[in-house]
Amino acid sequence: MPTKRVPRASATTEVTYRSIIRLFGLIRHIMEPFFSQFGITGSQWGVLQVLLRAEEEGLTRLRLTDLGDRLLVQPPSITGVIDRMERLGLVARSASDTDLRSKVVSLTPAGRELALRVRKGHAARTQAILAGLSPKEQEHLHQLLDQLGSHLEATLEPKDGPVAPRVGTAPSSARSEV
Amino acid sequence: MPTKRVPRASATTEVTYRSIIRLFGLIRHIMEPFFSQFGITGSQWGVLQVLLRAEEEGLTRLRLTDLGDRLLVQPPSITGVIDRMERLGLVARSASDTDLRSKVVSLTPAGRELALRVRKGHAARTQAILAGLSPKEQEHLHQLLDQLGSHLEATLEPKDGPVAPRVGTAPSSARSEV
DNA sequence: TACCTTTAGTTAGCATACTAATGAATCGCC
DNA sequence: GGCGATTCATTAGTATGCTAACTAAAGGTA
Repeated sequence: MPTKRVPRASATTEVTYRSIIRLFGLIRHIMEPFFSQFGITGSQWGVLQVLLRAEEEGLTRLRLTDLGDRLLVQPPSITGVIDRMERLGLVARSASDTDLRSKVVSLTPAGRELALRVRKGHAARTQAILAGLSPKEQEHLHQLLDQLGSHLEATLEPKDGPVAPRVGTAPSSARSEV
Repeated sequence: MPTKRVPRASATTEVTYRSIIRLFGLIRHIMEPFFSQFGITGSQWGVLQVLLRAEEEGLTRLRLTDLGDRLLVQPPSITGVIDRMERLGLVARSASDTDLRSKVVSLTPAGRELALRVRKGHAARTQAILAGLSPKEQEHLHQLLDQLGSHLEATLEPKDGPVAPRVGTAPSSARSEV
């Protein structure tokens, strides 16, 4: 009889999975040295990037929790990163005026200036990284990755009821760093 | 006037790049809990996996440095991971009999047993993760990622001379964990 | 043989990441 | 209005990862 389709584990799946992991490792090895040129780490860039974008949307201050949500990172991690960035003079932590429990973070002038400077070089780096693919291939890759990402988010949050509303501005997305 | 094609930075590149970072974050969020079911971490799985594969190629012991090369991790990191795994009874560290400087690591029976057990569940997990794509799409994704990976490796190691030999068994690849 | 350079592994110190537990403050529902 | 449940941030403790510096052992060459 002809071999059935649907084998025990599809060798393709295994190698595809490994290629994802491998690619990420390579990207990190390229980006970390870039960030250290500016005296920051990938995580700190993540914070700068989120705060800069928030400002451009009219939000000059974000709660620590919101920052964590946007970076897909737990509260204790945010506390530490912000501690160090405050020490570096890149961000300022202040009390919320509506909720005594929470604190808000905002860019200092120095932080904003650095964020803009890093952003420029960052764009050039991502260009260089993706230069291995043609624009058309990049688009196709993006489509496949997004499809996979949506699948995984669905897997991760089979949250409340059959129909999950989910209105927040931050689509639980991205780990902006790197 | 009509907006020019070829904008300053190709929006596609930016979103594609972000989709890579995001996907990796999602995968980590899915895999880490899986490993902790077995009482290990992703890095420890990386070590088990490399040692298991080495055994299957006839190598029952690897030097710490070789382990680091295969995992794309620096020596001090390996020292720490192996310390903890030794304490867990998963691997054994012993002296090399050809070089007094180096030490070799091998799986203990318990480590081998665990590695095999994790490997099974791991395959199932990767299947579930990639189930968001059809086999054909997976293949296409794999092709694109490999192409990008080769591009990055070329970027990272413009090593010696115009023509770099590079014969080693481990193609500088993968960060086997996760 | 003697000395200088390179290699293997470890230690020290820093930056992240996580979970669990704490203390404050706010919400929500009776 | 009030009290239990939830939320926000932090602390404590563990696991990685890295760079820099150090020890010990090999190698290579004068």
